[in-house]
Amino acid sequence: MKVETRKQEIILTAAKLFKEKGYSAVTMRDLAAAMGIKAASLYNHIYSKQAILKDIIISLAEEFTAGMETILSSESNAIEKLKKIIALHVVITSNNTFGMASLNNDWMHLEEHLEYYLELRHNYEDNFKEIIKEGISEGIIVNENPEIMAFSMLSTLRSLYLWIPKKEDLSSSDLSQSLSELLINGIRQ
Amino acid sequence: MKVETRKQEIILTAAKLFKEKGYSAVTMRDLAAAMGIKAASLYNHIYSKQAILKDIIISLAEEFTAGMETILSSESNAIEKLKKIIALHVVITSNNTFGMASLNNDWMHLEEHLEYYLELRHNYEDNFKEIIKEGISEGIIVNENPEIMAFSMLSTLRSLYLWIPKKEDLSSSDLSQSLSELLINGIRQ
DNA sequence: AAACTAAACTAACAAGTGTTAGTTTAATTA
DNA sequence: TAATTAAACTAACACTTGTTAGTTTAGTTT
Repeated sequence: MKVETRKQEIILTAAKLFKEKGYSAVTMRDLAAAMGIKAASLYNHIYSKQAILKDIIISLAEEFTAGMETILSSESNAIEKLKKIIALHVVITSNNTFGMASLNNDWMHLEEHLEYYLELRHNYEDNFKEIIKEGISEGIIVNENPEIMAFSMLSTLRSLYLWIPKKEDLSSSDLSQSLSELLINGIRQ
Repeated sequence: MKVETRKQEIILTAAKLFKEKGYSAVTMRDLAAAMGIKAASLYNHIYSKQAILKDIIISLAEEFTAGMETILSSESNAIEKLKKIIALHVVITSNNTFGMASLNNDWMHLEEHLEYYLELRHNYEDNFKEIIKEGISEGIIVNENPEIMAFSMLSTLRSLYLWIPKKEDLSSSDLSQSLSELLINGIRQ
C-alpha cells in the first residue's frame, strides 16, 4: 500500500515554486533542484508537469465547490451564508497558500482540464451572486448592483493567499471575523 | 522626430498576450505572430523581452505614485482621500487593463528593475495605510485593524483589470461611485 | 536620380525545455 | 540469501527559447 508521500512532497514543492514565479517560469530542473534530486527522477513519481498543476488546482476547486454546496443547503439567511463563505475561504487558503496562488494565476495553463475548472468556477460565482440577490430580496442587503458586490468580495477572498502568510500571528477565526465585519459593514464609523 | 507608434503597438500587443498567458508563457515568436511579423523583426523596435515588461509595469507604477502624491497633498479628510484613490484605480485601469495584469502578476520577472518597483509599491501601500489610520484618529473610520482594511480595499482595486473589460457598459464615474459606497459603507442594509 | 531610412526578412546561434530509456543503488520482502 | 522494489542516477532526444548578424524591400528626403 503506497502512501504517496513522495509525490505529495513534490506537488507541495511545485506549488511553492509556482507561487514565487508562476507555472511557466518554473522548470522541471528547478523543481528537481528544490527537491535535491535530478529532473528525470521526478518522473518516478509524477506523470508530467501538467499533471502536477492539475493536481494542485482541481483539488482546491473541488474543495470550494463542496464547501459551497454545504453552505447552500444550510438553513441560514444570506448574510449568514456569506459569513460562512468567508470562513471557507480563510480556512482553505490557510491550509494551502501555495496552491491558492496557482488556482488564481496558473489556471489558464490547465489545457485538457481547463473546461472543467472553468465550469466549477463559473458555478461557484453564480451561487455567490444568487446568495447576494437572495439577501436583497430579503431586505438585509442593500439594493445595489449584485455583480459589483460579488466582484468586490471575491476579489478580497481570492487575494487571501498573498496576505495570510504575512500575518501568521492572526488566527483563522479572528481573520474570518474581521473580514466578515469589514466586507459586510464597511469601514465607515 | 520619431513618434514610436510601432514600438507602442508592440508593447500594447505584448501586454495583451501577457494578460492572457503570463509573461513567461509568451514567446517572442508569439508576440511577432500577433503583430504579423517575424520574431527577429521585433528587435528593430525594442531592446529585449525584459525591456517590454519593464516599460509596461514601471510606467503604470509611476502613474499610481504620482496620483497618490496629488491625493496626499489635497485638503481632504481620510474618507474623501480614499474615494479619490478608488477613482484613481478605476481610471488608470480603464485606460490599460492589459498592463494592469502585468503589474499584478508579472512583476517578479522584472529582474534589474524589481527593487525599484517594490519600493514604489511599498510606499504606495504605506501611504494607503496612513490615510486609514488618519481616518481612525479623526473618528470617521471604525477602529479596526488598518492592515486588514487596506488589504481588503487594495485587493478589490487590484482586481479591477479582470472585471472592467467584462462590463464595458459601466462608466468610470458610475463604477467609482458604486465601489466607493461598497468599500466604505459595506453591503448591509 | 541618389542617398537614406524604417522595418521587414532569412538563417543561425547557444542555451534551455519537458521527457524517455536504460541503469544503479540500497532498502525491504519472500 | 535471493528477489523485489522504490527511488535515485546518467545520457540523450527533439524541440523551443531569446537574440544576433547580415540582407532585402520600399517609401521618403536630398
